[in-house]
Amino acid sequence: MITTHDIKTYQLTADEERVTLMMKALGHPARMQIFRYLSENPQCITGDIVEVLPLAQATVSQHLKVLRESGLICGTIEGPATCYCLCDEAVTWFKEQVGALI
Amino acid sequence: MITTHDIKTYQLTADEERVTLMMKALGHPARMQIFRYLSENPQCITGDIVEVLPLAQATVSQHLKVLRESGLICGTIEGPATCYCLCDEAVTWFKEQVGALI
DNA sequence: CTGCATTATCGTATTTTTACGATAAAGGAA
DNA sequence: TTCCTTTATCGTAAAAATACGATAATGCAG
Repeated sequence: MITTHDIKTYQLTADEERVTLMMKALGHPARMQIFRYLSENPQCITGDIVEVLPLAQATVSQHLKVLRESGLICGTIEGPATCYCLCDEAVTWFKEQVGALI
Repeated sequence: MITTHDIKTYQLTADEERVTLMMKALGHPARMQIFRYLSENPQCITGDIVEVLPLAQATVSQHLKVLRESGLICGTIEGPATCYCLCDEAVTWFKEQVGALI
């Protein structure tokens, strides 16, 4: 039943939710570092990132998962290793969305 | 003592750290909603935002603090209330930084 | 002054995130 | 096959974030 007291919640659109998720993914120093490293070293392996961060392998793997789930990066299995790279379309889309904020 | 095994950590610059903090601030649905509300309703009061979100006043106040500390919004005391608005310079700077990613 | 309205902060419970060691899974080399 | 390398996942401990009610603190009206 609809009353005059219904709360007009400021809902986010699906796009805004996706942007929020990407923001959250990049809103952690370690993940921002990974993102930047990938932007400077395309096509690198998990081990490369582990070497460069002061974190355990399991932790880096977890951060990579968050970035993967946000869509900003993607990893393809390359033999026994996993090759990670930025997802260019997603990054471009993200930048467009942020540019359109306001 | 310095050895050849020193870890070359991928440090973030001060700017990148600030961007990361802003990303974190916007990486929560409630805060993204507040941000969007402020972009559509400049110069509004805490109570206005509380009315629009399905959250308690204390919680909204806490989210406003996070946004304030990120620099994206600023609040000025207006009588017994606080008037919030987006910090245009910070938002512009943030968008530039994101646009320059990669 | 007293009361009302507005908002920040405090204290706290719950949930989520973060980080790590240990383990599993999977590919390649010998 | 047996090793070695590489990485994801599991289990878990510690830290941080989230949400709320209760309580200040502040300004204004009467």
